[in-house]
Amino acid sequence: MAFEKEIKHLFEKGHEIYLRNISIDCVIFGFHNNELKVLLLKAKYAGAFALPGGFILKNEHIEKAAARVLKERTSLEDIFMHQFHVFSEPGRSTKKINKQFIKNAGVTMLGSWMFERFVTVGFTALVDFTKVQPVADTFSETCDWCNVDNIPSLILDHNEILQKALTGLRMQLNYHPVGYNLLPNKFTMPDLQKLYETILGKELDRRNFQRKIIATGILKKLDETKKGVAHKAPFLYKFDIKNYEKALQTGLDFNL
Amino acid sequence: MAFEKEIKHLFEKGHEIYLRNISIDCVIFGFHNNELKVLLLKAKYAGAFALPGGFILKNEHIEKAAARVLKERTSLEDIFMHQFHVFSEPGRSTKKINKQFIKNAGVTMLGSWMFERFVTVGFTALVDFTKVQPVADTFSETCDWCNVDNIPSLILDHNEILQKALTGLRMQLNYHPVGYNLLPNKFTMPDLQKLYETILGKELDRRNFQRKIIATGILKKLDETKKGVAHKAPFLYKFDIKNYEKALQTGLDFNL
DNA sequence: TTACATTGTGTTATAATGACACATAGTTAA
DNA sequence: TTAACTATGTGTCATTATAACACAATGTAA
Repeated sequence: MAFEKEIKHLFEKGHEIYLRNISIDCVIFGFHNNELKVLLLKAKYAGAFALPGGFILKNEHIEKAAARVLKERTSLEDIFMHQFHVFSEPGRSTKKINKQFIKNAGVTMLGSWMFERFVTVGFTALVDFTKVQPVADTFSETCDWCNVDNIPSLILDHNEILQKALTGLRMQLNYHPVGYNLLPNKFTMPDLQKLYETILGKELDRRNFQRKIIATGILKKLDETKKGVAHKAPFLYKFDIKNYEKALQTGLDFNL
Repeated sequence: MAFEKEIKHLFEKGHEIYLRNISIDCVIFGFHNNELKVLLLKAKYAGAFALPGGFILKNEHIEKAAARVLKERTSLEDIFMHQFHVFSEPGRSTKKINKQFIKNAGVTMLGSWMFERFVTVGFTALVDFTKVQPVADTFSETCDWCNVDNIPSLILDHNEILQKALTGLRMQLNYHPVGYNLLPNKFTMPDLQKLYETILGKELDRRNFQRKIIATGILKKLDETKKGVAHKAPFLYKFDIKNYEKALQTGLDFNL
């Protein structure tokens, strides 16, 4: 379906299949080159960037809707996702809408459900960067990773949503399987440390970090070192999933 | 307005003033006689208990809606509230509805917005038990405190909501002003310890507890002891609000 | 005035933490 | 080939935090 036709359909018929007044937005985190990244869409015409989002089907669990959005952008399934906040500022979804953008698409129905107020539920997803080929949706030109230290101005209140997701990520570091989801299956101790340093925004002592994280018992050291690296080759590790999940239930007693 | 008339109006005209498909439910915690309690309504006719809840006005912030519900039941304002989870199981709000209950009220409009699916946002409130005189709403016979260890069967998924609020309360103990909101202005060290023991569900060493909480600097010891108690009179304390709020920002480094 | 329960304030052995040193392995440049 | 360089692997030690515990002080009730 062409972009214009699809957006017209959404505005005119969307309320027949989606819940009213509710949307979801996804902050999808990845980690690459020692940098924390999020997936951003570049909206057509509007020219601005946005978080991937969507609506909830009339008979769909909200977590399922979030998983659907994630799958559409990344092709990933069965990924750990977590709702972190509801954003409900009256006017958050109406006051900043680019009317010209809508007009361009040939939407004439100004009484559309899409012009009503939306309360949005923010979700975070933690994904393995190396497994993702971002895919844009019909309404967007591109879908790409963006360094969290270099986020452009986003539509609506998406900057605020992203900010809240980031602080939430830090706070929940000991209660969510952050490392397990953001790193590849096999990784090195420096990789893991860089991830923690990036999320926490501070440097950690290499030796103390190793001692503490080993003590949690969530890692399995492999008889294998990383290949093709400069200098001394670091050992590879895997997560011990059983121990990891058990540890997360009470919280990773892990002060850094 | 009579109960029947009011409920008829809500079913037939509610969608003109409220957002569709969204509601809020409030888990209002209090602490009394060394027991953690929540406010429960007893619904008319239905005979079952329920959490206080409500809908969101078309131009109302969701946090404001929660504050409004809290004020209607407790007359309290400016109370610390916190959204903790969105419950969206399809069918959570429709499958368990007592049709007879609706019929009794004279509602004939079966296409009402009230029969649509609702996604609900759970809020917790922490209030000073001694300052509250619970007030029932038009749809309820009573509104009373109920010990969290003795919760009856609740309507819809309210048992699940309450459970999630409780675990959330435990997890966030070091990040929310739990003590400050649940205790009276002046309190004793044993009072505070009992509160922590109740929420955490385990006993704590009296002397270690005191040492640690004093070390956080969030308390001000008064030159005053509790009157009219058996045995040795314990000192009274107040919270040092400035230090408390500062400490909460980074988390109360307070392992028990 | 004595027994009792509860609070106030220690002490001590053990464990966790932060700061730091040196050996090891692999790359790079002479 | 070898020396310089850089990042990793592992260990030490002084300091601090923690859990477990003892005893004196205070007010009630018999």
